[in-house]
Amino acid sequence: MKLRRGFFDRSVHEVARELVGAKLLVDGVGGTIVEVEAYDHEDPAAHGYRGRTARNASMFGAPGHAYVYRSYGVHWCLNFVCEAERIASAVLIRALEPTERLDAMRARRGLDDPRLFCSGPGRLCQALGITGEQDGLPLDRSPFEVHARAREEQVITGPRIGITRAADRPWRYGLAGSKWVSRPF
DNA sequence: CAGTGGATGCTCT
DNA sequence: GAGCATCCACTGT
Repeated sequence: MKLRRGFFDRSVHEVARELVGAKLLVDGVGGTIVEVEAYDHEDPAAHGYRGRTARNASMFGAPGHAYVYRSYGVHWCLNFVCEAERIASAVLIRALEPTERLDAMRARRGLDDPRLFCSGPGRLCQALGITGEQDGLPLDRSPFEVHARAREEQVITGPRIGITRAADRPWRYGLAGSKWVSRPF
């Protein structure tokens, strides 16, 4: 079942947990979400924590939209905006199990090993063709398609990857036992 | 495997 | 001028 925008009008931590096992497609290319991280509005590690800027503007917009930013000058990272307008919280999509159109991912990634297609936020954006052009777009319309998980999933948690501030908060969520995560939990 | 360092561009101090 | 919500190539076990 396709996720409606109201799905995102809730605590970013609830949404993050329920996104594990959901399916994400961009122009028909994608797979099952196996790893995400939550960033809430009181979180020193969140881009919106110090207020609105040109980069993070879509994080302050309506929930159910994409927030895409450039990381380390080289990669793109995709987030789903949550909670409410002007409350800057978002879920970072960190890894997928590729299921649809692996041929497109292989071509975009320039690699043959499916394990390297979408196991990391920068990798999955490259595999799905996501760039700053998708920043601010609604998640319930083309090119995006997000389907709710088919069942309850066993979700494991751990500290988030690659941050220095608030590094102890266990707001990384993963599908238990999945071999498609960016790193073990 | 684990650890290190470079690429690369934008944001904020 | 520092610091990134990263990835890859390369080194050394």
